[in-house]
Amino acid sequence: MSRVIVNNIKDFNLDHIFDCGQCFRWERKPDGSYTGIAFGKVVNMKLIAADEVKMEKHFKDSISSNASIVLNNVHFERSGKSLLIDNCTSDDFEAIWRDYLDLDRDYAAIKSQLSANDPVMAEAIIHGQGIRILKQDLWETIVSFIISQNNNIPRIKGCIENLAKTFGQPVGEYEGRTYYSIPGPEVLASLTETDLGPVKLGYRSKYLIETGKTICGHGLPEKEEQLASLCGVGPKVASCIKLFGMGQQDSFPVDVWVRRVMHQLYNIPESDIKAMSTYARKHFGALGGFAQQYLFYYIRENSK
DNA sequence: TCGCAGGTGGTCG
DNA sequence: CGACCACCTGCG
Repeated sequence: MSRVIVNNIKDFNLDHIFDCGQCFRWERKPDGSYTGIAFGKVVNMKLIAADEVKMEKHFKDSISSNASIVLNNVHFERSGKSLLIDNCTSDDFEAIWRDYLDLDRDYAAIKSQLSANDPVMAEAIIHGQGIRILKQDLWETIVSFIISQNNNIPRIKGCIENLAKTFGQPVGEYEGRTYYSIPGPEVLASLTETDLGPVKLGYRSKYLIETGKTICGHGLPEKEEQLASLCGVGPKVASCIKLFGMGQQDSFPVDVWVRRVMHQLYNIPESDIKAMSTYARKHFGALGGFAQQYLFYYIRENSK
């Protein structure tokens, strides 16, 4: 089983990344690592201090063997950490995970820009300093966020796993568990609401079937209008799809949590979604999506 | 029992 | 247009 070690990792925290509401298929392990699936690959990720890599003998051994690869062979820095990706080849890392984890983006610069002249945002950023916006598969993002509407996170996760297990394909195993892909649009288009009953999507079943059919006919959405025309995709879900699945990092999804936090921190009336979008466009601009994630994580953290 | 959870589509005025 | 309101499901 191969493994990749990526050195000099900064502005990166697995809890922040996987618990800021952008993805639903990663599970936290007791050791603080996360196992999950994306783009048809199952991996486990663990972040460790750089000097731990040096000190742990078995890592030394595995690094010197062919089973493991050290990338970005930068000198170990005290400031940076190392990311261990287990069940991953160097080819997979370059083809999938580097981009997925947004590793080539300078988050320090984003944070300092957002913090300037905004002490409230600076405070929020301290709490979610290791957030990264994952670049997820578009189709999966569409399915996930249609399911997410008027729903809670544990149940969203359950629905997605049910859907994958019932109608997806087995794509890999890790520690004895089989992982399944999200069924494609052609699969959903072929199903009836009765077929989807066991998945427990409720009234969202119809949305997924309709969206599957639309995408089979017109292909994946490339523009705002195509996205908005999908069944079950309103303004909020569309913003999430743009941000997490289409690389539009200026997108600023306003959900109940963002409404709460924008009211608390910027004193905007809690019902005025339009005012919040306008505020975000004006003050966060191209960094709207990052700002949204820091605010979201902050308010969620505060209300626990 | 009932409200709520990362909203949306449909139906009014 | 903008303001309601029903809606699957599971949990406290």
